[in-house]
Amino acid sequence: MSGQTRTEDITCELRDQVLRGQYRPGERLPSERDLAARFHTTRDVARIALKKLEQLGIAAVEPGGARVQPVSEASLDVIGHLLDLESPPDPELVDQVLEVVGALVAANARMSVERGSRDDLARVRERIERLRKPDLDGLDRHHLVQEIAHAFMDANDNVVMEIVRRSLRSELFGRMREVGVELEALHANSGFRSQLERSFSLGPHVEDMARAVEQGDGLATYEAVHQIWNQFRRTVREALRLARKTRVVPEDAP
Amino acid sequence: MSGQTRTEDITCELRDQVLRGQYRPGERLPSERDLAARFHTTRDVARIALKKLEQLGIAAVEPGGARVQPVSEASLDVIGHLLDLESPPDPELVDQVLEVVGALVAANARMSVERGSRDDLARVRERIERLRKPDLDGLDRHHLVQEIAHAFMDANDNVVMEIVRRSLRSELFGRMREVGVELEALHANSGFRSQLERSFSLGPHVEDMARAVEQGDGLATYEAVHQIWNQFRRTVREALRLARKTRVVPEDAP
DNA sequence: ACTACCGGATTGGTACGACCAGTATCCCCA
DNA sequence: TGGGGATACTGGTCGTACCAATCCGGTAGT
Repeated sequence: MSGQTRTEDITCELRDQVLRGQYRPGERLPSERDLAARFHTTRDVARIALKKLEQLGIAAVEPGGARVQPVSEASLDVIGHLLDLESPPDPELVDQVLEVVGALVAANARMSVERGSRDDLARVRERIERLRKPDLDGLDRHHLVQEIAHAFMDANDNVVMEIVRRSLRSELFGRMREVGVELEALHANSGFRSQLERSFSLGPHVEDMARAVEQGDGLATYEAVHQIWNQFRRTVREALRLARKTRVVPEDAP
Repeated sequence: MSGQTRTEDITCELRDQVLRGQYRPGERLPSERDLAARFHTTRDVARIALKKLEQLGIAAVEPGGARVQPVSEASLDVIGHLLDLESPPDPELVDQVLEVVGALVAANARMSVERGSRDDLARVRERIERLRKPDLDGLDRHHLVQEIAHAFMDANDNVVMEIVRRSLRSELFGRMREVGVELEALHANSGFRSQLERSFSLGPHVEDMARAVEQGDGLATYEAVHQIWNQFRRTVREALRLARKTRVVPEDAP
């Protein structure tokens, strides 16, 4: 089978069906007995699977039947699975994730500058220095921006921030790396690289950020990070759109 | 029993035990058979309960035994339960939640001003006007600040933002309302009100925010919201600390 | 024709018992 | 003392059965 256990098989199948919108909110999911029969297994397995959907916040299971819930009720964990539904992932969804992450990164950047330890700031500075070098192409800058974001967020020991970040990062940035690979493969034999480089020019923002960090100016740091991250977002969005267009060949709904 | 189902009983008990730190990360949880025996039920029930802990990210269950995971691996949903462990909730944890929410609110405020619709901005303006009135006490201001935060975030249709916000709000702001009630009850017969009012003076930031919104200045709006929210955070933190100190008497399970 | 009610079919929650494939553990042997 | 194997234990799955709550369709009353 696909997963490790039968439970995971049913869970994945049902989850993806729901996330693909094959069930309307409020619509009833198959009963435990139905699922057990359909997957040639027992109620226990189907039961656990439904419970998992319930925990993901995409189904409400109660006597009388399990019903799918609107996406707004979902748990943060579904984002990763939503991203996994398509490859490359949905540019709009990635953009939304990046908007949230950007807000957190910018806030953490400000906090680091205003109240961070010397060690953390030193690490940030080191990466900023690398980003200032002129002989970087678009992909290098992308990776460095992500590294700086990590450094900023590492400087904060906010448990909640940690959890939100991990929930989004583990899923998104994992896939971003894939996307990066895809993009590299793409631009290897096309005019893509030049486009990426052209669009991802950070302009004066890197210098602004370096200066702001040195001066301990929280607001200016925020603004520089905000601008850089927005540029990053725009580039990623455009790259994903382009990748999707280029990829007219593959299937869409397996 | 406490919950609706036997499963919930075991889940809650185990979850709280883990969240209270009664198990070290990596330590083994009781086996399904043990739990079944201890709670006078069957393996099925204990099994579902352990599965739930696994989905919450606080336990890893695999052949050989279920083991508790470090808090950093937990799902965002545990935050609510962490807040529920104590009443009033842990000031430090609330502060961390507010830091995250503040980052999102500030980002949404900027986005609303720069790219929001007229309707959304009108709603924000209306609330800002109310906040500008001089005859407000500390609690009124608290509520208005939260309303403005909501209005800003409503102006954004970012699904991810929505989910993060709901995950944190549903748990925290629900409890914040309780806390608000507690605080009201507290300051009713003590010198607390005056303290709250004194500490939660927004100073010129409200005027700054009003002006920035009118002028469509995203950065200035961000800064004003940032300052207001930080003041809000500080006040809540101090209030919770005070409430905790004051509350040496009462019971814990109403 | 419409509404209100009622009963059977269905659903999830729980119970008991059993087997398998891995893991942990410890004891024995080299 | 160190390595290796026997054994108890754990979770994953299977099967069957009963209960209470819910759903749904038909019926009786208006």
